[in-house]
Amino acid sequence: MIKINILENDLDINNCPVRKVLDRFGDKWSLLVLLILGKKETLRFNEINKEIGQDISQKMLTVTLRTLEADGYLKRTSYPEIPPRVEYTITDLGKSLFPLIDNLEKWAKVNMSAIEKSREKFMKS
Amino acid sequence: MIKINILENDLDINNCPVRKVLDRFGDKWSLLVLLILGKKETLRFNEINKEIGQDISQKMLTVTLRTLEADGYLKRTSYPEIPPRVEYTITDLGKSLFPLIDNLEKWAKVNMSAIEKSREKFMKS
DNA sequence: CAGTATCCACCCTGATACTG
DNA sequence: CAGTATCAGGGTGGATACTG
Repeated sequence: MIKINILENDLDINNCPVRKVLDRFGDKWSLLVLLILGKKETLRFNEINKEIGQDISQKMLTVTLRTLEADGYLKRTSYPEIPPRVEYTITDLGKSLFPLIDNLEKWAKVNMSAIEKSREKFMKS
Repeated sequence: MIKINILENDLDINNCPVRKVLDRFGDKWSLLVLLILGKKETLRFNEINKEIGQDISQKMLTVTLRTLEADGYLKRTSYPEIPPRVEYTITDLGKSLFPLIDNLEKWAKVNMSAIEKSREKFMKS
């Protein structure tokens, strides 16, 4: 149990709200899937797969979608047809993340070159 | 090489600015160390260690500090005394992250209960 | 089409011991 | 004090084969 003082509150790292969010988007694919669904609203499994490219395995796409669904960032709708059809739609909760992501992106674009220069300098020392 | 369309641009996931940021803070300790240094400005190695608690190993604290230093989020100053003294100070770049973290925290506090309810509901189904 | 199931490799992390 | 070196375990992610 980690106890620290952050921003004037005693926080347990396992209950830290920021960590709880980042734990879901620190993984390899969640953010990507969300952004893709943000653009298209609704997509089928294979459509998401193609949008990402062949670099994601079916397994990881399934795992990622299930996690995002569990948290309520997207909705999964299965149509009992043959062949099966499953649609994934972003929710309002999912959409509400986009301003945060935008901010991250803007910050990154402004500061990334400084960070990369810092890394290079650090390597050489 | 992953090619996707996000936000009207062709993005390679490895060059995605958001991922580049999150890759650094998706880890277990970086954010914590930054926030601690944000409060105190300057701290010694063992002071950071105590602030976090005994849950972080010396090794991981070292690794985390080195990474943050490499990116330019903090500055490391070593005083060649015996016993040695090393001070870590947050930089302006490091400080510039705090508004983003604040936003994440606010978002998390607003939405976390909904997310947790969603998770519980998902478990039962 | 939209998955599961299984196995495997790697990397992150921690524990421990040692050092300038 | 502030590390480094080494080893070990677990979990994430990937490859492949199979299925309702």
